[in-house]
Amino acid sequence: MTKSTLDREIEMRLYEHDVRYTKGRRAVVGSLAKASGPMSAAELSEELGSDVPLSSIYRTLSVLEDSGVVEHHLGAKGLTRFELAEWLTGHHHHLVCVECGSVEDVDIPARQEESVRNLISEIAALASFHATDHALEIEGRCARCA
Amino acid sequence: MTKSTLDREIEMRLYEHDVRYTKGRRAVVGSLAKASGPMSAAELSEELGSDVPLSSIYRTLSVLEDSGVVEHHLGAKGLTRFELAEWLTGHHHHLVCVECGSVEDVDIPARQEESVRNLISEIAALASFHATDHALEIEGRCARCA
DNA sequence: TTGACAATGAGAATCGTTATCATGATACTG
DNA sequence: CAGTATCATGATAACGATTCTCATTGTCAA
Repeated sequence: MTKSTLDREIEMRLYEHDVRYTKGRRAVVGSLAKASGPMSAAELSEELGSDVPLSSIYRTLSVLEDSGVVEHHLGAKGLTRFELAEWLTGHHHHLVCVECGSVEDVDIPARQEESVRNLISEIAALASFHATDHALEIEGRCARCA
Repeated sequence: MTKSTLDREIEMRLYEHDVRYTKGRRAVVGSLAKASGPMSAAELSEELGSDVPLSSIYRTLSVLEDSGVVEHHLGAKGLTRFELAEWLTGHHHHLVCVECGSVEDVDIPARQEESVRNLISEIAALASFHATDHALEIEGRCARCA
């Protein structure tokens, strides 16, 4: 099985940060790459089974985040959900289901993203706030729970 | 000291929900009303001191939320932050400081809010998602931490 | 191989939050 | 206005997600 570009980019990034790309870390990255939205540590643990103990999952996620490979978001019920960083997957937003708590990535058209960006710089300027990023969470019911 | 409109609206709402508007609950509402952004239970506890024990703060917040008087958001470090519901304070968004973790409310011009709303209904339609609400969090550095 | 150091796994510790339960306050009822 | 049902409180225990600790294992470089 030939290594994906994604994998090679991550290898590179970790190498720069003097961090090894071990089996456990690859497993976690693999699960995150397959997912269609951010995953909690518990979800990762369920998927990885006994291959990677929970404590290692947490440590791995923290290491990967320090190296900029993953990012985290805070979801319902105090759960932290992780996903590959945007420089790997592209900028996107989230559809958060208030019913089942699932979170799905959603891309938004460049034109619209542009207008959000403009909006934000206007607001930030008004509040003398130095904006570096933004997150648009759309809450509602997903197709399943509709 | 004459009762504010806000207080009277809350009284009303709690009455409808068969919930008493006790001293402790008034204290919590008072702190939230003064704040310029959502507060965590710990922050409330610090402000209220020994007047309202932490466990009561949590219970109060939960009761107030059930009655629709407060809403909560999830912030950095797994902290839940509470603020008065939007029907009391108006719709607004948040400026989240990645440095100090503070969160400030920010209003956005009606025209812009309109465009965000439009954007969201477009996206939601595409994903067969039934959107009911949205949250735009602007991350960056606040004036203090700039 | 050996030494140095990164990474791991298992469990204990921590921290925010929630539940429990005995006690105190409030509001109906007669 | 005494009795009683119910709600609210405060102290503390319990809980669950996350982080820390530390002894052990794996990896790389000389």
